[in-house]
Amino acid sequence: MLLRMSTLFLRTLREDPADAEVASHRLLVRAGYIRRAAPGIYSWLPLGLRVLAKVEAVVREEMVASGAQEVHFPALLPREPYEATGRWAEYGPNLFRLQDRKEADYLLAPTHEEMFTLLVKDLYSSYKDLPLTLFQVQTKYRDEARPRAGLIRGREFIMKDAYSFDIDDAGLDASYQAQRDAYERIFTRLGLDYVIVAATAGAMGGSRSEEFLSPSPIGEDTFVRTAGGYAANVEAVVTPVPDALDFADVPAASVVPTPGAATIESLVALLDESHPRTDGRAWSAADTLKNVVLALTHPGGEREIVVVGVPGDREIDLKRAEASFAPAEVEPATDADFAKNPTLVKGFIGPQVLGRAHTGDEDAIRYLLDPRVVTGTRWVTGANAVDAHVVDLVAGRDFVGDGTVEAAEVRPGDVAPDGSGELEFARGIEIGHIFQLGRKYSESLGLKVLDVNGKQVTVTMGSYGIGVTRVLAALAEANHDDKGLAWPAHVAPAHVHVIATGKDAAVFAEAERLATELSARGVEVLYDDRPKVSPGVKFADAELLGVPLLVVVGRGLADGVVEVRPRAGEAGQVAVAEAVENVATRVAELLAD
RNA sequence: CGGGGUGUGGCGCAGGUUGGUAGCGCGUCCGGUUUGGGACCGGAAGGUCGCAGGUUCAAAUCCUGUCACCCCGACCA
Repeated sequence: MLLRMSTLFLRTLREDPADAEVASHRLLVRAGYIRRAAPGIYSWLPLGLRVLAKVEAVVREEMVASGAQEVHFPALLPREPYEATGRWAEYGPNLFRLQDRKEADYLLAPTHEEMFTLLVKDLYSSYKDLPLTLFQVQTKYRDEARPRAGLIRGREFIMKDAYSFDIDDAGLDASYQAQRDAYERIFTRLGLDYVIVAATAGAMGGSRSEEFLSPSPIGEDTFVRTAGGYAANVEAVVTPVPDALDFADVPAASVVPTPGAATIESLVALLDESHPRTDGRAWSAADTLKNVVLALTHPGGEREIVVVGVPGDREIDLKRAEASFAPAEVEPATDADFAKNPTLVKGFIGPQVLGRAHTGDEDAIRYLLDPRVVTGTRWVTGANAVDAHVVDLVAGRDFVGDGTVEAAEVRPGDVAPDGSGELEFARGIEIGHIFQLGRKYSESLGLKVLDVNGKQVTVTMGSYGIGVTRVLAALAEANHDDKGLAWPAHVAPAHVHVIATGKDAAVFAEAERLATELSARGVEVLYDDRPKVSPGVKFADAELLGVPLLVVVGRGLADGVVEVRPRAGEAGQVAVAEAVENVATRVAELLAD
């Protein structure tokens, strides 16, 4: 392959586009790979399209190698299947909806669970047909509230989505593992660092779920990991449960006046003055039990008030709470909520009057506890009356919750649930997400097959996504410097960038020969044959475009040498006669990694 | 949806308070000189100043409304 810059449809930008912040967005636009067409929607130019095709090719090859078969669904879909699974309503404003001339409802698919499920239902009806894994590479549409960072979060993007169909849990486990293995091979081949983290299933439903994150400071996902190998999305971090404590010596709970102490800080300060601890140490926020009122909105629209008890030194992490209460949406309770629930004395809420288990009242407000609040722990907490708190309130003696909930913030230094050490925080770009859907879609869409006994069984499914365009952006994030892009050889738009400098006809003739011969040997060549373009411009463009190997034909030609220079590395001189062989070998080495 | 910001040739920006011929850099086109790190000289094309209304002899500039886009947050397989 030989691309000539003199005719290539390309215009590089000398300055950063004003609307681009992150490196991948800035550089992909500046280098003429993509152009913005609408907010969160991009057009692909020749060089960008070549990179995209290479990323897709790696994904396809490994999917096929894993045993998956490629299909292709429309991006434009009718409403009915999404009605059947409830997602026409559930997906909300993120779904692009439209109507045809007969005013029938359509949507631009954000994902294709329904279509895959229905297709298999159409054609298969026996356990003998399973297991089966299908995939597609398709454009997806989500009307994101705020598209950002170029390709990282677009409203139109390309996704590889795959679905596995199995007769039982063991089969699902095997299919899941096969896809997980394929993902590892894909990201390894692409030369993209990744971390596999435990994840929450979120709106998709299902049980086991893991995300593949490309570590990057501009990533939207926060994850934690330990030196011992634990890794999880913060939303999915499980709090280790401490052992229960003996409370035989703890005095009975007593109410103390705490005028004006409606916040944890003021409470701690006041107690040190009016009610100092007997063990000599000062009160701390961690001694208090903070009861936070949350409003859940269930999928049916029903609003429920719940109270979550967490150690007073921790905030509620709404994202973690949302993950725990999924599919309900979570928000802090409003003043109106408090007005409707006079039991809740804002600033002085205590567990004595809360919870169905504790009060025996089936209509009571649910009270859920942080996992750290185990039997025997003693707390300072609200006395359910203005300006009063209660001390020595013991969990399991004086109150019980209606269960535990992961809603408290996770902090650096917290201990991992598997005992592998303290948690460190990092950010990452979500490039892949795999999960065991189970029977959510097969049930609602009636995907059943006959088992060996001739009985109907509901198929169990897995779902496996890779954000192809986002992977490309993550690659750009991970492979650039202040001068431009620096692609790994496997995805670069070309293997070699040949530039001719100067005006000497002999230089152009030699560069032309090199480009042609390399191309004939299967090397992908981008050849800067533009006449009357100064060397500085050509070098700058080469660095911006990011082809891994640069071959410069210029002043060295008089001495019988050309310069071979890796995008990031030292230049070396190579004799003209050996240049083709030398470069072809180096390209082969780069591709062999 | 909340907060902040910006809309002026293809791109990046100035001008605006103090209303009076629409400007700069880059890019593009023509001619010439250059050619190893974003060259130079001369000439040229290209703009409803986001949109609508208002004030005025006169509006990019002042007033009112509106739309779009960007950033932070909320939201988000």
